[in-house]
Amino acid sequence: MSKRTEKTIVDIAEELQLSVSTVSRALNDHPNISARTKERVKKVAKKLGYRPNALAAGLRNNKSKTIGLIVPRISMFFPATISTIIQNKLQEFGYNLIICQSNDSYEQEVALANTLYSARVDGLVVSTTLYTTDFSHFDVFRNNNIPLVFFDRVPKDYNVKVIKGDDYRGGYVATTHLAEKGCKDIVHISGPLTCCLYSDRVAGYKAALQEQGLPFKKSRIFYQELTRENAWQTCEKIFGQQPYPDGIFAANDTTAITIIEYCRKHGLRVPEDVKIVGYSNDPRTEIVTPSISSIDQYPGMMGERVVAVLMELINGRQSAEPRYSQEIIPIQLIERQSSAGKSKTGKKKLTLS
Amino acid sequence: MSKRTEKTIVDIAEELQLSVSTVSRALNDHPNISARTKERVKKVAKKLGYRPNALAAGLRNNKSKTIGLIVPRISMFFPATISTIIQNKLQEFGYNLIICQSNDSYEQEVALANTLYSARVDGLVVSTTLYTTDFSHFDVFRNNNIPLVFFDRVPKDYNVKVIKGDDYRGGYVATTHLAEKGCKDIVHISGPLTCCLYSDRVAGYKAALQEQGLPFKKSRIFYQELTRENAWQTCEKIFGQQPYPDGIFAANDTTAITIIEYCRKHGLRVPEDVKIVGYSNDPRTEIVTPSISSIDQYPGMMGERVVAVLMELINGRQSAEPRYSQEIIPIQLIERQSSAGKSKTGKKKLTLS
DNA sequence: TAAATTAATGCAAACGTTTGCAATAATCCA
DNA sequence: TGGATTATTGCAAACGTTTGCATTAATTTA
Repeated sequence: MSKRTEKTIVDIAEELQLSVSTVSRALNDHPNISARTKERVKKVAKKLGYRPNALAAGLRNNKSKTIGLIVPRISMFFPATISTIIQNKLQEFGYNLIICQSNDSYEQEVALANTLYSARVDGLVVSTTLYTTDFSHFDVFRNNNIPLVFFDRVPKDYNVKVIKGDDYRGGYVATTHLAEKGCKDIVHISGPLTCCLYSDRVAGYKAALQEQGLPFKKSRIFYQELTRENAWQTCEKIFGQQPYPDGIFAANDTTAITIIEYCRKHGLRVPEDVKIVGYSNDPRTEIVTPSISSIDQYPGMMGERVVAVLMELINGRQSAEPRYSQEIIPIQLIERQSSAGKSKTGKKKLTLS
Repeated sequence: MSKRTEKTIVDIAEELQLSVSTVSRALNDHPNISARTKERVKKVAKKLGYRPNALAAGLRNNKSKTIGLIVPRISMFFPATISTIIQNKLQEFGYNLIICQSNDSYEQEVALANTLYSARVDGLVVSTTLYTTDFSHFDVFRNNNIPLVFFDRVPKDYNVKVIKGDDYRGGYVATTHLAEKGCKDIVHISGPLTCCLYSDRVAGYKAALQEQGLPFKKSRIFYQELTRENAWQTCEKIFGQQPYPDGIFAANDTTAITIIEYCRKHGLRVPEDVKIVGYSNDPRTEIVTPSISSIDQYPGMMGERVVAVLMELINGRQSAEPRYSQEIIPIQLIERQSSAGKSKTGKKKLTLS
């Protein structure tokens, strides 16, 4: 029965008594082909329901018109937002995007890098695992001059194009803000230090403390994977013994939200007893009560820069370009109730008009 | 300089003085190849840094080991969760996933279907646009026996594999719940009726009203794209004139959350003055105050069924299988504060242990 | 009108695999 | 020990495109 249903350019060629090369060129609007021929070819192509085979073209051209993306997980606000932007932007350039999630597993990340290479993606965009410290699985891309861009969670000491947030500044601004609101004992809940993101924020936190004349105590930083469960446990640790901190800078919003819930449950008033600042400006920070101050990372800008750099790399003179460069996207503190001064109720920015 | 850096199986063959066929078979663990040869081949492959070219293999085999996914947007909770599950599950089966978002634009959906076909995906999974009523852009897949599975937002009158939530029941359960809690005047904020999802929920809503002996009024249903902005406007309409409803069934959680915000701003007490039920059990419903009752759609189950059906289609005797079948995933009402009875405070389900 | 130029089309190889079939090498059995 | 069986390996075509170069057709020029 239906053995060979797929139409190819040779079917078109036969039908029109043309050579396949002419058909191919006609479909690609090659200047050497007469207008009449192009028209005839396209008409028959439509009639036969011809669909180009991207695999064949990709094999021949050595390019797949496909970009790979590896992120920890697409269900988290920040990577999800960026993925969306990257996807939509790439579409404009005629590129497909293969979105993959490493689930924060190093092994999966390695496996994904390999399959994406095998798929001969024309470029790779990565935000690494929390635990990736060896980046050699990306060597294939570097060595074969396949555009490689890292964002947000970027490598240390690995020469590639990097687009990251200003995490040092983020940590600094958040901490300074808490201090200015009167906090004297500021706890920081950080992610694992293997991830440069967090070490930068910690550095900003320390710098701010010093500048504010507040003592830095090692015991006032907690390092953990920033999940809901861990946040809750850490709260139990923090509020398990006196003295309680009067400010908490959480390195992500899930943690900040969980702190709010913990405080509510245990009768701690936010911001009166303890002030809180989160990170990423996840929309959830706005709907929780009290709403949470957070550091906005301009995901839109970051996503657009990622695509821009990638396209430059793909189209540009790749040998000329420096293989390494670092671009820093600014951050901005969004003040909400959770860190409002004791006197005022704090201004609530409503996104609705 | 670095002209031809990519190693192929012919490089391996040359190095070992073997034929390419032997090398190919060795790499694929073909039984006819001696253990010794396999070992030698694999060793040299590793040494040379050989990476299989999936494009070439795909072209030859007429299969790409890649699945396409089209969803409205991956930044929404429900599609995001399902995408994650599908991705991770497919990975186990050795399939790649190309995630694409239509941004709820029919034109984009059509374009995506075409490119994914060109990419020769081995299967396509779709949750359609709100406005897709013509499904002919998927004909190529049907006609060429490429597994095609729809979920959540599924077509009407288009013979394919369908996995959907029990939206009729969802509408019914939500409405009945509100009625049982004492609501006499229940407004329903629905999505556009072009999407079967919403028409089913509306049907459930009507059925419940009737069963509860409550009158159905056309003016008590609002049809709109379920965005934050629209929700706010609709609130202004609803509470712009008396009588106020005492219950609102919102067809998604973004809407439900916005209603809460509106009520808070305007001094309406939830659940005392008006009770609210949302849809999808978005995690945000849990962190907002008051927390929002919602209909859980078991995204995990749905995602797993999607992949299961897809794999059956890919591996199974596809001619035997009926091309059409519909599977319905159950729903469950999660009761929270927003619909608690006047006397009780309502039980709050905390996910934390 | 013939030679020269330009426009349009065709030939055939190449991209890197896989696989049916043929061929060879190794092993077995009587 | 020789024929038969089995275990390995190789040949060559095929998958559907694209493209450099050669060829033919159409047009221009002298």
